[in-house]
Amino acid sequence: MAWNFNDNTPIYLQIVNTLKRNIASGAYPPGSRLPSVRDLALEAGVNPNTMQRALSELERSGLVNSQRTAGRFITEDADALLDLRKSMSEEIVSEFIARLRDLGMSGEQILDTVRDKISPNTVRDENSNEHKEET
Amino acid sequence: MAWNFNDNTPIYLQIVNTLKRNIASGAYPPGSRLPSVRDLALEAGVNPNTMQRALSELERSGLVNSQRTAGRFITEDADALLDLRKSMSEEIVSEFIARLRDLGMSGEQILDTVRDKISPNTVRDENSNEHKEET
DNA sequence: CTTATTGTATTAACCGCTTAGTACAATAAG
DNA sequence: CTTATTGTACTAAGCGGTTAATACAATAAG
Repeated sequence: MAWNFNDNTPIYLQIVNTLKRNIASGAYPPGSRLPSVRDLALEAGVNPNTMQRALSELERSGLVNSQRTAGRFITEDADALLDLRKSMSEEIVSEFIARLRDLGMSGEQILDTVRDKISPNTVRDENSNEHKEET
Repeated sequence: MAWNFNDNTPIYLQIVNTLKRNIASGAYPPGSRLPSVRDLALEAGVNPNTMQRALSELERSGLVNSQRTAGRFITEDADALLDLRKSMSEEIVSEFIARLRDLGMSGEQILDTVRDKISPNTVRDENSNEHKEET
């Protein structure tokens, strides 16, 4: 598990996003049990209260449900999971394009940049890029 | 000007990013004068101290320089501006791809999603997507 | 010279996030 | 039944971001 907290946003929100990501990607399968609040807090290196707060948020959105003393479980609602996955990627892509547009890039330029980052070997017919670099 | 502070990150950092974006895109041309700290604060709806803090950050990175009582000016260093533009788009694209990869998407899927968002009219040969939707 | 504008510094107060410590109710496990 | 585990709640303290109010030095403008 990553548990990176480089950002300047509140940790409990970063945790919420990390958990959502793991649920959306299937790293936490539907119906599976989450580690206990205390274990998760230990694993993430935060106070149990902070983890509890993040989990409460997830509870509100219906992605997990707690069973008193048995633990917390990922929802088995397939629709909810699909919606989650869809809305997350939607938001990511929209924000991405808006950010590059703000920098003055055209749609083509944006596409080219993504292509470059994904398959650096494919040389497009733009200039004469006969060289590829490894950083 | 936008001055959106939806985010949960510190306002002064959001201001730094907004200003950087405006400098990188040329909305604030090289050598041009910025509004005064007080005016900018008024425009952004924040306390002058908050704006001052953001501007100090920009100062540290050399993108603007203040002249005692004349005001603050965008740097005319063309190289620095190019570097800024390059590093910003680099970071945006890297973060974007990493985020979608975390969701389990392949390079092709990522490219398709971007294509869809940029030119929704172009129908790719994937299934039989004869319809296009407007939300 | 006088004045207004600009960048800058300082202090105090408020608020939300985080940590720390503790406690309780419910129940699965023994 | 007894015990350990789990979710949950609560209080207190510390810290950083934000606002507020004020003040000062330098200089362009009059």
